[in-house]
Amino acid sequence: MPARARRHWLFKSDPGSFGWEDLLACPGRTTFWDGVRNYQARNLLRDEVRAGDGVLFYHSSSDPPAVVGLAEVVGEARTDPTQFERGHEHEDPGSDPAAPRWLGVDVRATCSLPRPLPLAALKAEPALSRMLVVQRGQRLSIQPLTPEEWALVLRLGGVEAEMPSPEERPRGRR
DNA sequence: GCCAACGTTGGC
DNA sequence: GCCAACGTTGGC
Repeated sequence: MPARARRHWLFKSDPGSFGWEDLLACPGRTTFWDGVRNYQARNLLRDEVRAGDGVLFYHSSSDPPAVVGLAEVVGEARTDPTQFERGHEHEDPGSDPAAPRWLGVDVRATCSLPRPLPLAALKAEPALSRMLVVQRGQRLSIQPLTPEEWALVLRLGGVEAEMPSPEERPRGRR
């Protein structure tokens, strides 16, 4: 079976609820990406997003909105338990535990962008004009990217290699 | 199945 | 704070 090509995504997050710094502070710089409550995004998690895929971490509703970091998908999508938590803001009483409606996935921070890329900078690049995030009214929280878009965003963001910078590297190795 | 009303997202 | 765009709901 041929290996599946690595794919690339943009994940939106409102830093008022969970931002890049929060991800860096998580154990293993990894968190379960929950709260997706949109069928199109859910279908991407279920059908397209795979372990090892690249993720642009995007701050929405911030000033300015911007791509601020890189992450990678860890493991496969799995049931989002918050849909069944009584009183949770993401509870979905209509979801059947025998056939859960909503999924989440683990993501691990890879590196901060040396130059965070504001939305305006993305819009200024003709080669990025097809990215969903620059489209007016686009609300999808998990968006596919082409390999070319991924590479260009990394170049514009000053990423030379997808590695944690020395000050971000986890301790306790070597 | 249509579509108006509504709630939410998210840039500005 | 405003409001355009969008997705969902629910009456019919």
